[in-house]
Amino acid sequence: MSVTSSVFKPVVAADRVDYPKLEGSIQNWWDEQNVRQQYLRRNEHSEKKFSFLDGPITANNPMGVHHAWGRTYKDLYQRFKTMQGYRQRYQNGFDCQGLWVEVNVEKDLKLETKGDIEKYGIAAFVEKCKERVFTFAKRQTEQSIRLGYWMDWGNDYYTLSDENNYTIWSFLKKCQERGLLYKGRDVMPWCPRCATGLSNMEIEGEGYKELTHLSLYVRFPLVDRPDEYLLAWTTTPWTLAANVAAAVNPELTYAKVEQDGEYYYLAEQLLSVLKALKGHDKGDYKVVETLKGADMVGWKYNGPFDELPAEKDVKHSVVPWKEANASEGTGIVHIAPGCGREDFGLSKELGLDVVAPVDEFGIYKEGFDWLTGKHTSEVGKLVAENLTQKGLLYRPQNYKHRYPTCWRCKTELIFRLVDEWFISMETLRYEIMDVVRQIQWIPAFGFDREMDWLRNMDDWMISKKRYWGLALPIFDCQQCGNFEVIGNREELQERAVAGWETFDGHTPHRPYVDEIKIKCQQCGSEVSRIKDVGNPWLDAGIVPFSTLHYRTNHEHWQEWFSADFVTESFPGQFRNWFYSMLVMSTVLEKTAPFKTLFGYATLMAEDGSPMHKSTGNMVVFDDAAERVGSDTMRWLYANHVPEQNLNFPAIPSDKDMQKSAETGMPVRLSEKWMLTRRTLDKIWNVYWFFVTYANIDQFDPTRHQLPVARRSELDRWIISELQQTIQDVTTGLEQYDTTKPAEAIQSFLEDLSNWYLRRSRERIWKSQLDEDKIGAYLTLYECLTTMITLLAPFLPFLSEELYQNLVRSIDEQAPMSVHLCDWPTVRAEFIDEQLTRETHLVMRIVGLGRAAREKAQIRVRQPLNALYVHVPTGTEEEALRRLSDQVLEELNIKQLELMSADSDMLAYTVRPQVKVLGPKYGPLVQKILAHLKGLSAHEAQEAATQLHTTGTLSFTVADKEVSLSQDEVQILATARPGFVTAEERGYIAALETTITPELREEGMVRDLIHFIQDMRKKAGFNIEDHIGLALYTDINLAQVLQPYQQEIMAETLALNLLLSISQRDFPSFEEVYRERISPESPKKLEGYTIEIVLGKNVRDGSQL
RNA sequence: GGGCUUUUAGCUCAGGUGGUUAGAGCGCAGUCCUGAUAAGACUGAGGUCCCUGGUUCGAGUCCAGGAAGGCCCA
Repeated sequence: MSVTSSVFKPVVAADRVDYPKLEGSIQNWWDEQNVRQQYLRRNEHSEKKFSFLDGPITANNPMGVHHAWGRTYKDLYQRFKTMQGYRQRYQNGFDCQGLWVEVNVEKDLKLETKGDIEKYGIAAFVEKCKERVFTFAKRQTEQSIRLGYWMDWGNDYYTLSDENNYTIWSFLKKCQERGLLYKGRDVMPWCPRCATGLSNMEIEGEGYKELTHLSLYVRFPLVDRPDEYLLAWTTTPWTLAANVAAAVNPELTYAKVEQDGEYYYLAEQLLSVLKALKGHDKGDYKVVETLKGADMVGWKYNGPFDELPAEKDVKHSVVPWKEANASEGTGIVHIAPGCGREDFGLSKELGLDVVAPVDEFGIYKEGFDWLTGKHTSEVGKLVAENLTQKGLLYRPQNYKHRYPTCWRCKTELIFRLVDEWFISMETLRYEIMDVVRQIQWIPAFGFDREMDWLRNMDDWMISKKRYWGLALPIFDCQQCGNFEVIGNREELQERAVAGWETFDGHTPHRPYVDEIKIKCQQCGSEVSRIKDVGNPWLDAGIVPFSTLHYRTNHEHWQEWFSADFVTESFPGQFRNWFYSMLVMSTVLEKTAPFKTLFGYATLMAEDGSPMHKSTGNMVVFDDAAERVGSDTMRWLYANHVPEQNLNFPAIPSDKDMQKSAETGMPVRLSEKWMLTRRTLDKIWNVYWFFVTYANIDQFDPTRHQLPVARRSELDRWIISELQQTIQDVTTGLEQYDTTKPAEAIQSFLEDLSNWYLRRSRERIWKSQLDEDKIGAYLTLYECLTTMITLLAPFLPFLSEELYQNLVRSIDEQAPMSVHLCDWPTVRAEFIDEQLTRETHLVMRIVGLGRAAREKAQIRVRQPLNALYVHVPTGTEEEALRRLSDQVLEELNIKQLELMSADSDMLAYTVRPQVKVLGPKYGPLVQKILAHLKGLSAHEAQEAATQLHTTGTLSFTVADKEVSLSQDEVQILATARPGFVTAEERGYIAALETTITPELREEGMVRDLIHFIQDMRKKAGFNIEDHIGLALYTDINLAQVLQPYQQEIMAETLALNLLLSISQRDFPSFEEVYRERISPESPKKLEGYTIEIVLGKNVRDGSQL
């Protein structure tokens, strides 16, 4: 028989599926059919809505696999909500402005400094920045589509848009109105290459590098104390030229030591430094006296660079500072308020002089004599030499420490006194905290992280002295010191007294916006915009407003604000996107910009190390998609606990890909990837099984119906499990958890393929299409189609492939894509808990039976006569009596006997129920436990009998009469030694191992059938092909096989069977395959020899 | 120095409200089953639940202190 026409498209075996290729063809089909567009419109008239707000992806490079992680969540939840009928916006966002884009454009144009940029022309430079952003936005869109990310592509928001920028202006205006905005003079971390300050959001984490610097121990000669010196230590020699004070901790004990006739002061605890630095040129030292830091305060000393004009008027003295400590250095801290954060703070507190030595490029200004014109990074040694000449250097020493670098260009930062613009957090932080409390944080510790950040957050520095970014709408009057903030384009036009014509027609970016001049409202002078651009987190933080047209369409904004859901990688975002959104939303509306925040951790390389381009362990997204497949990648993400870092397994190498191309086989994945891929393969296997057999039977599910109530117990069980799975997946996703749903699906798949399908084989294998077989097909079909609907948000490609073949190919009325289907609902009436319990009981007993066979070393193909089973409860006994067939069939055993409580195969132990006994008996519990544990096997048996007959177990312990009820102590049956048994918590299976001659023959026949099946496959027959069969053997085996001929033929689809003891008998078919089984061959049939011949084109259908 | 987080089998991780026999997957060793075959089942080896102290009849679980790693902030 051959299949003339298929109901379903025939399916290749799971090991031949090329998933990435399959994904490509499905993508093409989606594109041709405009499926995504239909998906986007599906719920446009729905009452329910789900407001997702996309955190903008930086459009500066191709996206990586770490973006794919986040985008998998974004896509998955939006798809889920779509299937549930929620109206959505599906808007993707691109982050466009900021230094990171500038840095790349500079590289492309080979520009080194800000001077180069200005020579190149700001207008042209800004244009290049825009170009770069659009280029990568396009690229990222293509990549996202490859991931199966369905957004309203083309309707994206860009943070460079006028709307975005002007909405930030209105925010800043509001800040000014509330008095939150100010110009601050402070020492900031500063990148001398980028010539801009960095906000403290920018220098943490990756910014720090382990670096070695020249550190100096310097002698500060004390005034009026001849030959006495303060010993100070610094890791930044260039700052010595700006020294104004030396700080000591007033609480700390300092020592005055004598060495080579000179006296030094330093912290007592750090005297070891002197030893460590001794060297040949220094003599021994001895402590002359000790004193408190407080005693030294006020002492005058001569600064190390008093000869410089800039230091001329500075009076150096010892000042008190709580932060000075004895953890390193000398306990005496060199203070240069123009070059250090804390130093500057101290100077404000104590009214110290401030010397700011370098310009924006880190070059010494006028007034520093020989240092003027030199760069901070080149003067370390020169300073050391100069100090040596002046006799002020005690010792130089190389010092390794963590030092901040520019997070974009890796240049070492310096600290520099600058004018920058800030938003004050003094009172705002508490308002934001109130807003943070309104938000659901997943994981919950996100709340604590954000609160911690808010508690510690300094004022937000929003200005940056660069070119490409938000033009800060601040007009700072140089005449009278008044500053004004412009809130929108119209206001700008109104206030402009010059430059509007030049600006008009351009986006609000540099340089055109710089042309505008306004009139100072206070003094009437003409005022220019400050040249600074904005911190890029302003750009991202405003999107809950700008993307919803807060300024221009308030109603629309109200409809979608606040977002139901946002998700990003949390390390970092607490101080970046989450933070900036919170600040802006608190200022503008005093309310939370999103209701639920879902954060996930960091993606690492396979070995747990950070993924970096430079270390070569970077996985390129496109490679991952093409070598492993998007669905597999998505499944990896969905299965991962989000709050833990994810180690991304290595993908197949170029070599692997080449090999795959040569052999034509799908590329082999690593063991780690297979952990993930196996689920897809299992789904495919079940799918293959269904399609293959349904085609053989010409089974079209639309043409058959059978109420669930009329189906078999097995069918009803798996349908019940399916309902439970729908329930678990739905609940999990509603709580923004993918791991439990993924687990639920996997566990259902195990039940379906390992138990349901195994148990259904016989039903489907039999020839006639009766009600039982129809029930099996329908059940399997329903399980498959429901499961792929549940999987659609997780595995959009695979689920579509299966849907098209399983559903659309036979039902034109069905939605054209699985992604246009409704989310499955639970049919509570199909949940049968008793049946679930009973099926699990059967599985458990079968497991024990297999274990017993293992112990007896009797393979399952060898039939056995009896299995003796004990279960703990009467209900289970009753169930097992009903379900014994399933157990026996699985285990290949003839009969199942229940062992009663008094069976001589059983022994007993007593098991106290501590949870009940504990509260009742208190301290006595441990004694009772000891007593019961000490019972001999015989005593335990008696105790069991006593409890069975009287209902209580009484004994004396610690002079107290104890009487335990059946609730308090459980009797557990165990197997008595001497039988081949397996047991588990009161469940016991014992095997009758006698193999009678009849059983032995049956076993041999089963072996033989198995061998023939194997040969069919080797000979290349299809599953449904009929064959001719000839068996040549000796008289003994022939006699054994004689009665089983019908069975052999039926099982192997043989049309005829020649069983002969003479090779001279020829079969009436064309021989295809021949194999000899003998004691010498790898396959064995006890001691017999038999030659098996398989053939086709059977001439005579009648048997011998 | 402060906040958050982690520490359980060789590896990756589960282990509501405390209950005496701490689990899973992978890996390893062995066996079985198989016309789902890169699959599946079973068995086995493998544990000081990071350490110390406390609360309790009873602590992987609660409390305190400490150690180590990660993230964040000073």
